[in-house]
Amino acid sequence: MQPLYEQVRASLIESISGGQWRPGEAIPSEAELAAGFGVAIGTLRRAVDSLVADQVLVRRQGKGTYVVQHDAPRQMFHFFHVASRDGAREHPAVHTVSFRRDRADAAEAASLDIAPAEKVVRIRNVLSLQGRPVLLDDITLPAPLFPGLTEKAFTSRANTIYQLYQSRFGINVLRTDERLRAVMPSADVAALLQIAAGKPLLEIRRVALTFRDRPVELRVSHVDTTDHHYHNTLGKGMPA
Amino acid sequence: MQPLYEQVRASLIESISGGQWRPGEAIPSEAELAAGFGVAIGTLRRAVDSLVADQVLVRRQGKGTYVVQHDAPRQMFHFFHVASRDGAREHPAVHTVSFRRDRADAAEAASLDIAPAEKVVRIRNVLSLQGRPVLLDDITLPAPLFPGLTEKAFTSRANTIYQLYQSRFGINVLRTDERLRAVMPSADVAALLQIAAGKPLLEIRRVALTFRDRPVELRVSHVDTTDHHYHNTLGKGMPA
DNA sequence: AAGTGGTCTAGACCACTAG
DNA sequence: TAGTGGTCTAGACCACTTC
Repeated sequence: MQPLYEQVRASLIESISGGQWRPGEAIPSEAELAAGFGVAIGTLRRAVDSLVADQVLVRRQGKGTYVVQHDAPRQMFHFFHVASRDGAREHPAVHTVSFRRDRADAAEAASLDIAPAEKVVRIRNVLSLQGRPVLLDDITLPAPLFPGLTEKAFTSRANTIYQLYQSRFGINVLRTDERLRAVMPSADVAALLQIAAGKPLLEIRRVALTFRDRPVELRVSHVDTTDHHYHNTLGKGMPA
Repeated sequence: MQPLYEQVRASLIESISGGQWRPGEAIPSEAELAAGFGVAIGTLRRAVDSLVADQVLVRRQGKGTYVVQHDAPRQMFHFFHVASRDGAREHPAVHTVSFRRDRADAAEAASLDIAPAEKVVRIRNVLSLQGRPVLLDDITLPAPLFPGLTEKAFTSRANTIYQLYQSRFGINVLRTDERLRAVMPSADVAALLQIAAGKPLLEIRRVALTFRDRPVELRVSHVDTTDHHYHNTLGKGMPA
C-alpha cells in the first residue's frame, strides 16, 4: 500500500497537470485541502512539501500556496546554467534562425519516446550574452504536444521558453537530463556563432521531462566557452 | 530566533564534524536524541530529515540512522558524473602520475580561500575506463588540512578519494561547485590521455566544499569525450 | 480581526530488523 | 520480543498578509 501522503501528492499533481489550478494561481488552503482529502493537516503538508521541493508549488506565508510560474527569474535560471567568467548570470537575447516542421529521425524518436518519423517542430536559436553570440540551440519538439505552435509565438517570448510551454500548452518542465561533451564545430555552427573553425565548443544534449518523466523537448546546444562556462553545483539544494 | 529544528540540525552537525560519531557508525536513536535535546520526536526527525537530504546521514529502517560513508558505491557516483555512451557508469582505474608539495598560486589561493603561497599538495591522476585513459585529474589540496598525506596513502585507495579524506582527515565533502568548458589540450595532457593534438577536451574545474561551505579541494579535470560524456540531471532528487 | 502558512508537541500505530 | 525508523493524527500557538 502506498503511503497516504504519496496518494495525496499524486492527486495534487493530477489537479495541476489537468489544468484545474493554473500557473500563478493559489491552490486551496491547507485546511480546506486536508478536509477535502480526509487527512490530517500534517499529512497534507507533507505532500505539499514534496511538490515545493520539486519546484511545482511555492508557498507564500500569510497568503497561500501557488502553482509555480516559469517566467519568474529564478525559474529561468533553474535550467540555464551558462555563466560568464566572473560567475554572473545574464538573461540571453534570443534570435530565431529557423523554424520548420519535419519528421523525427530514429535517434530523436528514441530520445523523445515517440514513434519513428513522428511529426516534429525544429527551431534553431542563437542566444547572445553581452551582445555577442555565445550559444546555439537546436530544439526539437513533438508536434502533437504543441498544437498550433507558430514561429511568432516562439520568437515573441523566446527568452522564457518553458513559460511558453506551460502557459500555452499546459506542459510543466520539471526535470532535465543533460549530456555534455567537447566537440569541434561544424561549418554552419561556427558561422552562426562567429567563431574560428579551430575553436572547440561545449555540446549539451538535453532532454526536458514533465510529470512521470515524460520527455517533451530535445535540445542540442553548442556553447562558445571562451568567456563563459557551464556552472553546476552538486550535493545540496538548487544553485542560487 | 532560529527554528528549533535548525538548532538541532546545527548541533547534530557539530557532533558529526567534530568526530563524535564516526562515518559508518549509528547515531543514537531518535527517541534518545529527542529526549537529549528536550524536543518532540517530530522536531528531531525534521532535523534528521534535512541531513538525510544533504547526504550526511542515512536511515535504515529497523536498524538505526548512520553517518554516511563515502566508499559506498552510490556515494562514489554522487560526485563522479562521467558515463559512457550508453549511459553506464563504471569505476575508473586510477594511476597516479605525480605527487608533490608546492605553494599555491594566486588563483588557487582564491579558489581554496587560503593565504597566497600557502603550502599545497599537488596530485596528478590518470583515470581509465574500460582500460583506456579517459580523464586527467589535477588535484590541489591545502597541505594543513591533510597532515601526513603521502603518495602511498593516496594511490592505495585512490578510487575513493573522498572516502580517504573522510576516514583519514575527518573531512566530509558535502558539495562541489563545478565549471565546465571546452578546451584544446596542452601537449602534456594530450600525451597522458594518448590523444591527437587536435581533439577537444571537456575541462571541469571543481571546488569541493565541506561544512559551512569551506573549500577543501581544487580539482581540474580534462575529459576525452569521444566515447564518454558528463551526465547531469537538473530539477529533482539525486541522479541514480 | 480573519485567514494563511510555519513551528512544535504528544502520542498511536505500522513495518522492518535482529536476537 | 524488543528496538528501530516510518506514517498519521489532532491540536496549540506563532508569524505574516490583507482588510
